[in-house]
Amino acid sequence: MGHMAAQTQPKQSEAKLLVVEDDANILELLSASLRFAGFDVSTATSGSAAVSAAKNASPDLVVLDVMLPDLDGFEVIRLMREGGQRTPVVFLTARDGTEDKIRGLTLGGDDYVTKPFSLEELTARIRAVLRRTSQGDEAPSRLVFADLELDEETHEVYRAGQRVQLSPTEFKLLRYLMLNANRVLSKAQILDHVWKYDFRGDDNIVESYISYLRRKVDNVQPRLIHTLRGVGYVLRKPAV
Amino acid sequence: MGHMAAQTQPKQSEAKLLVVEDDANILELLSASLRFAGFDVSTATSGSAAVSAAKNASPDLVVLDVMLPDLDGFEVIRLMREGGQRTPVVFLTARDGTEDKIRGLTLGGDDYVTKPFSLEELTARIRAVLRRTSQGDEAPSRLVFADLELDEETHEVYRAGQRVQLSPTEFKLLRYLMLNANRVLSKAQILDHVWKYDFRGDDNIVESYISYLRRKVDNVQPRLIHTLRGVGYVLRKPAV
DNA sequence: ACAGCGGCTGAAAGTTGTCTGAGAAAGTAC
DNA sequence: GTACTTTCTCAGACAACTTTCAGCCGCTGT
Repeated sequence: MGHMAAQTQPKQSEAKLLVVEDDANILELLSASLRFAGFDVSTATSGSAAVSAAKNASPDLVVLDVMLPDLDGFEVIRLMREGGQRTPVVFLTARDGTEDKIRGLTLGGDDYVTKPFSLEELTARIRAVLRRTSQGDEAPSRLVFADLELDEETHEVYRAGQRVQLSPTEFKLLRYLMLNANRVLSKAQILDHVWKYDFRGDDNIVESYISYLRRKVDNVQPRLIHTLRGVGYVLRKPAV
Repeated sequence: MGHMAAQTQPKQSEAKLLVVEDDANILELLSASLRFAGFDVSTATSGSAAVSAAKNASPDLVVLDVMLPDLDGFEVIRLMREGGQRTPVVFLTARDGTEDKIRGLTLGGDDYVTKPFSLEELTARIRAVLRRTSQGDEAPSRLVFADLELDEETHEVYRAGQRVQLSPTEFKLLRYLMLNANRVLSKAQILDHVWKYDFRGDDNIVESYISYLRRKVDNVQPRLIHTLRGVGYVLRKPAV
């Protein structure tokens, strides 16, 4: 069957996101990468702008920094929902003292991630919330590639039917590889997506984790994780 | 092997609720989480609005704050019942003198919770009242998972046939775990649902109570309460 | 063939998350 | 009031996980 290499973009779901964040750097990071991930992204940099943007664009989900210059995140949500909108939310919160005092973020099917976060973490949450709230139909929480299975909800991983235990970073890396199966990923790219955006270490950590993953989930034939020397890594079935 | 993961939402009963509460934050808290719990929720923020909303929407149950800007809860109920409606009520009340006045009113199958309450507490009451009043097609008051049994009415808990004594919080936590069996619950999520909404402490209390529960109900094989490091807890049968 | 680069991996150090015992604080019963 | 239960906090121990480092191996190009 040689090659087919459906060179598709990750193509989430074409879901419409509204990203609300006052820090220009983070906003840029988010909107660029969420767009690349296949979302239809609009943005706002203040609470009041967010409320009206939500009215006009009626997004499927809002990514919302809780700390905003004018209104805080809770007010924004309250105003949005007073207008009859039932949009689910993924909150962004800082890990400072205020973090403990923030409660009620997981209600109504919403979720939150603390800064600094990794892009994989955020997109995983977004997808999970969309999955939960897009009522009724599909629930594809299980990624499958060859005889590798990864359940995003229960965090279970199987290789050739065998249950495998992964650490959090191993899990995130494997999910990233599976979401991008058949696509070559450079170490820099992996670092940017799987590690938190403030990580200042060396590429070598990716090599280390690839090594851990190989030992745990790629210790049987056929090998699925391949190194392209000087280029990166790719998850694919060996050529026949 | 692999999967079973009954991917159901908590899906209460599609019952129609009318929530009456003047505090915008609490109203948002209630409507978001009750909706997500599967109820069909409408809201009102004053006594007079409540009376007409009850006429129009004819809900199966009313969640009613006793302290309202115009009419108080008692008046609301009186007017509703003058109109011939015999809708059951769960009152929300502050822990003050009115608590006693409520007691007299709850003889007729109604119930009340005192502020601040936990969402588990409230939904448990709602479900209990609905169970009692929708006679005929009885809803089961007994939760069962593996050899764990929990009776919501008598508050009895059995593990492997053995009776186990739990404190109120232990009971609520276990019920929450059982209602969400096979679903991974973060500590934040547990805190948001099982603890009162004004709790300002830290996550560690969840760890403590998980520890208590394990000692009391998970001290035999197979272990059912599992830790997912960095993610949360899950009630499930061990991997096959 | 050899030098040099890139990648692999074992080991060790550093960090973080979870569990649990002890006890203070708050609540309840008698 | 006292005795008892329950809730909540704290800190130490421990285990799991992350990150770094250094040496080795093998590929690649000349």
